[in-house]
Amino acid sequence: MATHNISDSVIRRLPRYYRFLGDLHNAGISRISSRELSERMGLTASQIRQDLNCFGGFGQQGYGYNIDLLQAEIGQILGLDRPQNAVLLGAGNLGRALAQHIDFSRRGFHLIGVFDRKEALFGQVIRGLPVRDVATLDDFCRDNYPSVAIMCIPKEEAEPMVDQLVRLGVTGFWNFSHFDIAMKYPNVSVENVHFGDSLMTLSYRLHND
Amino acid sequence: MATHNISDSVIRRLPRYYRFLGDLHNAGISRISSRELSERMGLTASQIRQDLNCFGGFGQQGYGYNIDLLQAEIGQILGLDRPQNAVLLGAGNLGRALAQHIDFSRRGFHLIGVFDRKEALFGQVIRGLPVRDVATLDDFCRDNYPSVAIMCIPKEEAEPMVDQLVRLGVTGFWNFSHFDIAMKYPNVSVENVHFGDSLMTLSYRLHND
DNA sequence: TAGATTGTTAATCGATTAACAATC
DNA sequence: TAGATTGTTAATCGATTAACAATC
Repeated sequence: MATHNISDSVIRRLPRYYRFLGDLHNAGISRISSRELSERMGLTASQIRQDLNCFGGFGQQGYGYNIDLLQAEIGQILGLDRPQNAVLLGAGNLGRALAQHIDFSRRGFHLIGVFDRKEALFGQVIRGLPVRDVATLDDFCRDNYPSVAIMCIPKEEAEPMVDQLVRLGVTGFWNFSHFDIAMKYPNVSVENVHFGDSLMTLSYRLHND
Repeated sequence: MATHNISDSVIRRLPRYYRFLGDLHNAGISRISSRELSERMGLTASQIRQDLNCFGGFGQQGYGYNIDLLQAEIGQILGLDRPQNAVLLGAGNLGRALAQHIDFSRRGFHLIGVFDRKEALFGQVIRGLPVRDVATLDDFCRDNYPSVAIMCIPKEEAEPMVDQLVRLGVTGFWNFSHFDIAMKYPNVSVENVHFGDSLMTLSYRLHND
């Protein structure tokens, strides 16, 4: 599937295009020009055309873009049509909230297992999945081969856990812990979500904008 | 406080410097060169020196940087020493998890109120704060003038809520909703956290890296 | 002093914007 | 066909990296 080298900036804009196109679809609109889309999204029309043309010519001169077709294309580019199995490590406040709050299937994932090390949580059901003893992770992975792990455990516990998961074939991490996975495993895909960092950048802007 | 125009790329790296310096401090290390820090963080030494020199010369030739002093400087640059009052809108799974999970005081904020519109939640206590009826938001803000709002409510409910908060003097939003605040209010500070977008970029990379 | 490492200027690289010929 | 709008090349802008003189 790998189109040549698409820059991270472009990739990070794709989900936003996908969302806006979904909204336009819901509003009953069927076609749009790069200029109009740019006004709605606060980008330049040029950038939109450049971005899309990294992947192919989805528009038509004199007409613009067909919204449904373009959204479907972007969905495919993002791989939303080929969902990957994911396990959640850590069923604390954050892990539970993510499991309950995120529509994984619409984002290209299938959540198949939830693990924690606290005995008190074992068997508790979250979004239809029982919390399992992390001691049973090996067996579970050998039977179900998840390719992705969602890390909602403290930094100190993360490193051995990541080692184990990589050994078990996990190639992607959605990382909410502060352990720097990408630094240790440059070949796995890592998407970090660091709430603290995000809040601090807001703090900076509040004081300086 | 406003130093000239610092690029967003630089600002987004500051919290990570702050974290790494904290770790080094905890490891009992007291000084570091840009080269060694660059190796630990996976950056170039040049970039680190450029970044820091946006704000001042914190190092010493032939010696490097004093870790504690540098961390304190970055903390001040981020405004962590001048905490802002924040209210949380939406006490669902996500809102509750954030209230319980985030150490606001160490990130430059003070959480002073939690609001929801569901009667069943009123009075429930989260991290020492009672969930309040969103109908009482006006009065609460007039008495406590929060400057920041954390938006954990659905997109459809967000727009009127944001209007109200801006009217009440809120100038910063930590936005977990899909309503595009920055588009409507270009003059407020907005930090978006879009889990869905984040997950989809991970999906892309899993299929293409 | 000699060695190390910064602060800073200059060079490079990449991303965004502008322009326009191709074409629906 | 004429008008609109794309796809794409060229120009600009900004961010990263390299180099080195200043200096601790």
